[in-house]
This record gives sequence, structure tokens and C-alpha cells, in this order.
Amino acid sequence: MTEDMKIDHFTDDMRLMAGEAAALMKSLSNQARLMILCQLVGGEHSVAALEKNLNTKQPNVSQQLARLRMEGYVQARRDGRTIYYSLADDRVISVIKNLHATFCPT
Amino acid sequence: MTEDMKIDHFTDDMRLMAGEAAALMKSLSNQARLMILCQLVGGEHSVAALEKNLNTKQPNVSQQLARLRMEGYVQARRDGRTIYYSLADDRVISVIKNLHATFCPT
DNA sequence: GGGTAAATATATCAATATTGATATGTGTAA
DNA sequence: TTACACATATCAATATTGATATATTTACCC
Repeated sequence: MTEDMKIDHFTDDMRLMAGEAAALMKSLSNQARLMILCQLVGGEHSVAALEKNLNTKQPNVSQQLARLRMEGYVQARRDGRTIYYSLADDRVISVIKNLHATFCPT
Repeated sequence: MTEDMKIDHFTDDMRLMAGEAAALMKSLSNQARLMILCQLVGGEHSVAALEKNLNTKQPNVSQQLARLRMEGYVQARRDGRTIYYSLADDRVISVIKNLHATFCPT
């Protein structure tokens, strides 16, 4: 592999991927959303359970969840009046785990 | 490790880390910035070289670079009239490489 | 069934931030 | 002193944010 084989030209495909990746980054760029997703790595949680850990109000949690749901990063399941959220995208799991490894000390 | 040892409570320290991670995510949430950083994984590049691959104008590239520089994610080196940029934060490298692995097919 | 409370969702909105474009400034080489 | 490589200033358009208010869905009790 020669030196000039390094990435110094982006194909349309690569631009597309960069766009998708940037979109995911945008979803993770909010502390509340990031913490929500971080919790969901440990399994599904109800809205109330998620709310307890963020110091924000319920409507805000629901708003962030609605956004993550629209983007396909989480999914919802209803049981009675409780709604449980869980991760729905492997790429999200991958990125969150990597963030945890790089930002959280042992 | 018992089931209830999973993350269902955030310490102040964890909130801090989440904030920092979210800040990095915000920097990566722009396609141009993401592509710039992606190129820089392969080593330092001049502004003109970076510009060639993004379809945006020079001032925009410089603006994004200025932001990344202020945040400490990249560093600049002058040689004559050319300025070479390179990555300055290991966490950025880690995240970018992970993104490449998850988003870019072999 | 009617009424009420719990759990969550949606609507709206003002404040603030981000975006990329245009114009102009700065430093260096020839 | 002209051109090249890059930086900065400014600005209008657009997007994001979290807050408040209200609606929806389900459970429960009478």
C-alpha cells in the first residue's frame, strides 16, 4: 500500500456514509440524548426510569425519545401505561460503547 | 457483577464525561468537519488539500478548521504560505476510526 | 359505564445556536 | 507590489433547545 493510497479523495458513496455518520453524531450531540442512549445500552428502560437520571423534566425526555425514535435509533414497547424504550440500531451501540471506553475512566 | 450494577444512576463525574462527549459529538455532527477529520486520520493536510475533497468553498473550510482548532481537536503548522493541519486529540482519532469501521463497508 | 389519576406524548414558542455565503483582511513568497 | 494561501468578519436563513401547556392512553375504583 503506497503512501498516496490514503484517503485523499471521497467517492459519492463515502460522502453518503459521512452524511449518515454526521446525522448520528448530531443525535449524540445533546447531553440528555447521549445519557439516554447510554442507559439503554444496559437494556430497556421506561420513560420514568430514564427521567430519574437526567435532571430534566418529563416532556423533555419524551421529546428526545421521540426524536431518537423518528431517526430509528430507539424503539418503543408498551406494557400497560408504561412505555419501555430500547436501542434499535447496532451502529448506535457501537458508537456509544466506544465513547464509554474513551471517555469513562476505569 | 449483579444485574442492578448496570448504569442506572449517573454520578457528577459521569455527567461531566457525558457533557464532554456530547461536545465532541457536536463537532462531528457536521459533514464537512467530519470529512476533514477523516482525511486528517491519514496524516497532516494543507487547507487546499482538504478543500479539494469537500464541495465547499475555502472560507467554509477555514471556518470549520478554526472551530476544530479552538476546541483543541486539530493543530496547525505553517510552512511558507501553506498551513498544514493535523489531529491533536486521541479521543477524536478513536471515535473517527470507530465511525469508519461501523459506517464504511470493506 | 363515568370519573379520576398515572404514564407518556404532543403542541407551541421564545431564546439561542448553527449554517454557509460574501466580502475583506493578513501573512508570505517572488 | 502583485499574487497566493489562508484567516476573519459579518450576516441572513435556518435549526435546536428546553420550557409550559395540553392531549392521549390505560388502569382502577365506584
